[in-house]
Amino acid sequence: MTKQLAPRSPRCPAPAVRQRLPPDIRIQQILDVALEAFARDGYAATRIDDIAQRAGLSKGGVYAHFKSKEEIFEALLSRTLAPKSLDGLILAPAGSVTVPRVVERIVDRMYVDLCDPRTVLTLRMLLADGIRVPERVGQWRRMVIEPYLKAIETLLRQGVADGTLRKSILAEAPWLVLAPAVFAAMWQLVFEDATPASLDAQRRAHIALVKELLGPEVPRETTHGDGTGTLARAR
Amino acid sequence: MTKQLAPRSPRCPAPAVRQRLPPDIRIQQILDVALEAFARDGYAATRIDDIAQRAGLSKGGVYAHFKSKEEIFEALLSRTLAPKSLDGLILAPAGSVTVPRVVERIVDRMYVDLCDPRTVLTLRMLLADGIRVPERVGQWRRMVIEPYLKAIETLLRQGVADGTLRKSILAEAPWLVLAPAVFAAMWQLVFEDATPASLDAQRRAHIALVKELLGPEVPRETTHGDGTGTLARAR
Amino acid sequence: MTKQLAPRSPRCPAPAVRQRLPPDIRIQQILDVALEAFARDGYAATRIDDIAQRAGLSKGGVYAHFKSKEEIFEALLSRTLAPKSLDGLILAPAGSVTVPRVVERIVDRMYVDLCDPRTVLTLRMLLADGIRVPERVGQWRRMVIEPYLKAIETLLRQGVADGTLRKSILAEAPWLVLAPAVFAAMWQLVFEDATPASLDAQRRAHIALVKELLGPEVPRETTHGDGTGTLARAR
Amino acid sequence: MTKQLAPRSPRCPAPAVRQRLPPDIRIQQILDVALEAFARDGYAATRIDDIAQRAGLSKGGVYAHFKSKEEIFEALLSRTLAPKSLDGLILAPAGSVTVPRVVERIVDRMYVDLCDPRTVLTLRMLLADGIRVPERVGQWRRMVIEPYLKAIETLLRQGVADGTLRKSILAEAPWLVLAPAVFAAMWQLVFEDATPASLDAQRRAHIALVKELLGPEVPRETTHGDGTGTLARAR
DNA sequence: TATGAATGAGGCTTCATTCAT
DNA sequence: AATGAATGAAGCCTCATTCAT
Repeated sequence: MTKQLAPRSPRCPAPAVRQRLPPDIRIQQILDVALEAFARDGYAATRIDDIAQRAGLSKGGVYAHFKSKEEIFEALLSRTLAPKSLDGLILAPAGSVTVPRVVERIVDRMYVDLCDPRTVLTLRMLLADGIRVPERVGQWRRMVIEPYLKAIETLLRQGVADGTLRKSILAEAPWLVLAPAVFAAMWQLVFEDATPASLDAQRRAHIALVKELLGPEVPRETTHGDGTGTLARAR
Repeated sequence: MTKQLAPRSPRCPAPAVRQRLPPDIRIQQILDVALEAFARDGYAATRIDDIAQRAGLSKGGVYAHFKSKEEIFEALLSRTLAPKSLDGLILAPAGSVTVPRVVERIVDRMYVDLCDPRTVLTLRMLLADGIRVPERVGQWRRMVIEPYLKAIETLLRQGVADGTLRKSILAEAPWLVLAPAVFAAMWQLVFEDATPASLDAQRRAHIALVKELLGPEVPRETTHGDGTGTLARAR
Repeated sequence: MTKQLAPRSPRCPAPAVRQRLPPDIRIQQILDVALEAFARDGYAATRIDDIAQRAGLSKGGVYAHFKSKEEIFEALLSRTLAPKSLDGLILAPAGSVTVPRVVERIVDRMYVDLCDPRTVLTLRMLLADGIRVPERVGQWRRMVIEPYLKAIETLLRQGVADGTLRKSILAEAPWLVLAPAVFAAMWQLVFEDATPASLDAQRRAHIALVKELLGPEVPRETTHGDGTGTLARAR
Repeated sequence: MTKQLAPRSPRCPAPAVRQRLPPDIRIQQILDVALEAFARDGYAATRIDDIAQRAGLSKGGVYAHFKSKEEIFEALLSRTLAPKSLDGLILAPAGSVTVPRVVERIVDRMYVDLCDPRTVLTLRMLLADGIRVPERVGQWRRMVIEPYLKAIETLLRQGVADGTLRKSILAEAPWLVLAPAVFAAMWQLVFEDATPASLDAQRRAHIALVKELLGPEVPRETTHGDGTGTLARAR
C-alpha cells in the first residue's frame, strides 16, 4: 500500500471562484439542467459531467446533493409529476359551462403549457425513459391524468345537461378534447418544430373543432381561414 | 444507460442451435431485434450484445453484417421510414368520398397499424432517438407525413365539394383527423397499456367523432355507448 | 444523443501482439497475480489495473473473465481455502506415532508450506481482508482448520496411548503444536523477514520443543546450539 | 476499498451534540476511532468521513487536527508502537525466577493484553498495513520486540542458572514462550472469535505448556482437564 | 475550531470495436 | 460467417483535500 502514501490531489490552480450555494438552490439548479439534458439526450446518453457543467459545478459537486444519476432522475420525476390542482375545472356553477369557457379552461390552458419548454421536455423524457420507472408513471396516471380526464368529463356532461353544450362524443370520451393538443406536442417533439406560429395555428384549429362539436347548431358555411392544413414547415 | 433504473426486460434465451444463415435472413433478424431493443431501451442503452443475443448469435456475428451500431440504427430507419403507398387514399372517384369510406380508408387503417407492435416501437424509437438523425426525420416528414396529410386534405375537400361530406374544420386541418389515433398511440407508449379492448374503444370514439364532424346533419340525441370515458385501466 | 454518433474508440496502434489465451489459463494467471497483489497491498489498495498489467492484459481483459473485483477475490478464496487432504495424518498404524514421525508429518510439513510464498500471501490476505468474507472464513475453519486440529489431536492421543509419545498438554491442546509455526509466519509477515536461515532456525527450535514435550524421558542437559534466541535480524 | 465485499460494520450514530472540545481530547478521540477503523477496514478502505463521524465531528473537523489521513496513521503508530517499560521483567533478584513468576510476568501479562481490544486492533493494523511504514515497524522491532525477547531470554537463562527453572529450549528460543499467545491472537483475528472463555482456555493450556517445560521434574500422568483441544467454536 | 459544499484525481465498470481462431 | 477474448475510451462514483462561512 506504499502507493497510498502520497496525498491524492489538489495541485492545480483552483477555478475562478468556488461558488458556494445553499443546497436548495443548487438542487433546483441541478434539476433544471438535468431535465433539459435528459429530455434532449435521454437518460443513458446524458453524462453527469454535462449536468454538472451546465449547473456550474464539478462532477463531484453534483454528488454532494444526489447519490447517483438515478436519484437525479427520480427527483426530477417527483418534482414534475406532482399532482396539480384541478381548480376551476371542477368548480362550475350551473349554466356556466359554455363553449368559450371550455376553450379557455381546457384548450387554451393546454397550449399555454405547450409553450413552456419544460412541459415539452418533460414529455419527451417520459416518452423516452418513462419506461424505466413504470411505477412512477402509473402513479402519475392515477394521480394526475385520470382525475384530469374525469374532471373534463364531468364538466362536459354538466354542460350538456345544462343545455349550454351540444351533446357530443366529447362528453363521453373526454380524451378526444385533448387529442389535438397531444398531436401538437408530438409534432413539436418529433420535428423539433416549435414555431409559435404553427403552434398557434394548431390551437385555433383545435378550438374550431371544439366549437363545431359543442357549439350551438349554427348553419355551417363559414370558412375557417387557415387551420394550417398541412402544417407548413416553419421558416 | 450504463445502469438501468428498472431492470432490463428479461432477455429471451438465445435459440439452442446457432447456425449459419443466409445473410438476408440474418440481417432482417438483426433489424427486427434491434428495433425492439432500441425502442425499449433507447439507442444509447442498447448494447450490441443485447442485439446479438436476441438475434441468436454473438457480438462478432453482428459485426459480420453491420459495420457499427450506428449502421444498424440507420438501416433500421431506412427500412421503417420508407415511403408507403398512398393508393386508395388519393384515388377517389367523384361522389365516392363518404363518411364510411373516410373511416375505412383513414381511421381504421391507423388503428390497424397501431395494433402492429412494430408501429408503436418505431414511434417510440423516433420519439426517443429521432433527434439523433434530424435529416432522416425531416426526410420522412417530407416524403411520408406531409404527402399523407395532403392526401387526406384533398380527399376531404373533394368530399365536401361533392357534398358527400359536411363542411368541417377537418378539411382544413386534416391533422385533426389523425390526432385521436396519435393520442391513442401515445397512451400506449406512456402507459404500456396495449389492451386490444381499450384500443378498440378508442377507435370507436374516434370514428364517432369523425362521423359527428363529417356526417349528415342527423338529429343528435343518441348516446354513444362506451366511448371509454376515462380510458379505464385494463386488466 | 448526437454525441453518440461517433464510434467509440480504437484509433491507437495496437500493442505488440494481442495475446489470446484459453480462458482457463488466463483465469489462473489472473488469480495468481491477484493473490500477490491483494496480499501485498490489501484488497482496497489493489487496482484492477495492477492485476491486469501483471497478468499481461488490459483492464477490460480482466473483465472478460471476472465480473468484478470482488469476484476475483472470491474466486481466489475458493481456490485457496479449499479443503486439503489429511492423508498420512490420520492413518497411523499402532505403534507408529513416534516423535520423528510427528515432526515429519506435522512440523516439517508446516515449514515446507511456509517456504511457499503463496501460503504466506494467503495468510496475509486472510488477516487483512478475511473480515470481508466471514462466511468463507468460517467455512474454511470448519472444513480445514478444525479437522486438521482434530486429526493432530487423534494422532497425538494415539501416540500417548501406544506409549510411543510422552504424555503432554500437546495431546489435549493440539494447537500448541502449531503455535510456533504460526509465530514464524507472523514474524515473516510483520517484519518481511523471510530469510531461509531464520526460518530454518525457527523450525529447529520448534522441533526441539516438540521433542522435549513428546520425546522419551532423557536426562536433559544437552545444549541445543542455536535456537535463534533473539531471531537475529537477517543480513 | 471502494466497495466493501461485506457491508461495513454499522457506524455508530454520532453523538447528538457536536461540541467544541479541547484539542487534546479531540485528538485522542480521533485516534481511538481511527485505530478501530483502520484495523477493521484497513487503511485504504477507511474514509476520513468514517473517522469523523465516529469521532462525532465532520470531515473538516478532523482536518483541524491532522493535516492528512497519512498523518493520522502516523500519529496512531507513534502512540501505539511506543516502547513499553520492561520493568519487572528484567529486574529479577537471584533465585526469584520461578515458574509461577514466569507465568505471571510473561504469560499472564500477554493474555491481559489480548483482552484489551486495542491490542488486537493494533495487531490487525500492523498485519494489514504495517507494510506501508516499514521503517516504523523496523523501529518497533528494534525498540520493543527485540528488547522484550532479550529480556525474556535473560530472565529464563537466569532461572536456569539459578536452578529455579528446568533447562529447556525456551531459554534459547524465547520466542517459543510467546508463540501460543500469538497463535491465540491470530485465532481471534481471523475468526473474530474473542470469547473470553476460549481465550482463557488457551491461556491455561499455554501455562501448562510452560510448566511442563520449565517446571520441576514431576512424574507426568495428570490429565490437564480442558486444554481446549479443538478450540470448540464459541456460542 | 467546526461545517459541509466543492474540487478533481483516480478507481471500477461498461461496451463498441477489433481480430485471432 | 461466426466466436469470444482482448482493447481502450469513456462514464459513474468515491473520497482526500480545500475553503468560504
